[in-house]
Amino acid sequence: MAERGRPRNFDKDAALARAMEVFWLRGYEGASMADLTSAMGIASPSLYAAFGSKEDLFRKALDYYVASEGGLIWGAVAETHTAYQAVETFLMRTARVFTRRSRPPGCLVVLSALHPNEHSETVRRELVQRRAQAVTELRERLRQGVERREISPAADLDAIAQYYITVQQGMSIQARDGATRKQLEQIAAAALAAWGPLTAPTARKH
Amino acid sequence: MAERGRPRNFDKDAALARAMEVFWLRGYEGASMADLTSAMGIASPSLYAAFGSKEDLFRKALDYYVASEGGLIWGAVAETHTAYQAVETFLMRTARVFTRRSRPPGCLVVLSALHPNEHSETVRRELVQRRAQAVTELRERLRQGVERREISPAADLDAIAQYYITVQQGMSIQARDGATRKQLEQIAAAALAAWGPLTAPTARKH
DNA sequence: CTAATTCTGTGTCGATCGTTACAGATATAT
DNA sequence: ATATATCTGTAACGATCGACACAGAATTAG
Repeated sequence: MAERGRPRNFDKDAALARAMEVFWLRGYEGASMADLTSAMGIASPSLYAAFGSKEDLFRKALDYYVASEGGLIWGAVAETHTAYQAVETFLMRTARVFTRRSRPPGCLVVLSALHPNEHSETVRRELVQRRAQAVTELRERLRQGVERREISPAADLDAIAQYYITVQQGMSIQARDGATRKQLEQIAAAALAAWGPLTAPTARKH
Repeated sequence: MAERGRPRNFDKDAALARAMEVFWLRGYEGASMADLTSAMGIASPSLYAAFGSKEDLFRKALDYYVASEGGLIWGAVAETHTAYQAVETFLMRTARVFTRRSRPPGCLVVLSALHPNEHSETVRRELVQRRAQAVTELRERLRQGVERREISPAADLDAIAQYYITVQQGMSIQARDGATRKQLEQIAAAALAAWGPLTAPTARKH
């Protein structure tokens, strides 16, 4: 049973996916309505009728991104059997996902709105929260590693989780600067070299 | 002997320092001429007469930033005696410089223009080059460490340098998200935990 | 003094920003 | 068929963008 009135002339999900790519490439402020409507193949009144406003559209594109692109990383992390494999998978998947051809390099959540601005402050705060949530999720995964005796109970899980998230955020910028997949994998491998010292019973100093 | 014509009514260097802070906080695109003239205490024709254009002003602010703020980090790095101390100083100074009160958090070079854009493409490319140069400088410092037998000749200096620069870039985002100095220091310490495995004669796997 | 030069402040340029008024088109409900 | 509802495209809104024309003010050169 269809809705009343003239039916929509475009695929809403497909248009949202296009919008996500524009925000991903250009950032929240950098993506103009002209960019968005052009990529989505619709006129601005259709966009406003379907998605509300630019900010509402970004929020929906963000959810779409977290579900699809984020799932490529965190879905694989969820299938690992040890805490080390979880972090290794997290970083190595990141290296792959950040360097796919015909996708913007780096992460939408990290890059979209880094500067405080009157017009994007609520969006920026949402992204800050999303980034903080990534630390929380990774720390929870590490906590399971402590339970399973893979990580020393003396390890500072907050610091370890924040460290690996920081590396991933740096990888977003490296990807934006044109780093190859191999280079990102080398960065990931270097970051993983800290795992032993960070999780061993007695933290060794240099 | 003074110049001909009406003398300038403001301190050019002080105005440049103000402009630098605005670009630092808001980014290149995010800093409007109204923001800049307001912070610099001058009208836009004075700005154009003294600095050329917004892009020229940014370029001068960038040089100013690299010399002053960048010097706080690299100056201290230059005074270290071992490669490890150099990297340690690099990251620990970063933690301090990125979290000073009444200064924008994070790094201007990293954050100012991450998204490709018609109006900021040349600026963006300049920043990409500056970031690449940081890798080169750090790698050169590591090369000295190899000469002095502090680092194994088998170590991958490109990967190590790019890794530590990546960590610093991630710290820019963490700082923007409100990370404390202590948190950044913990991230730096975690990154330094990889030093042993990365530079030892036989790279150990987990 | 006059002429030449350079800076300052007001005001405004065309372009673009996000957003929406409006009329016509296309569907369902009765 | 008529009424109602929703979407589409054109066209335009006020606000802001970076940049500058212009006239007056302030200095030096001769």
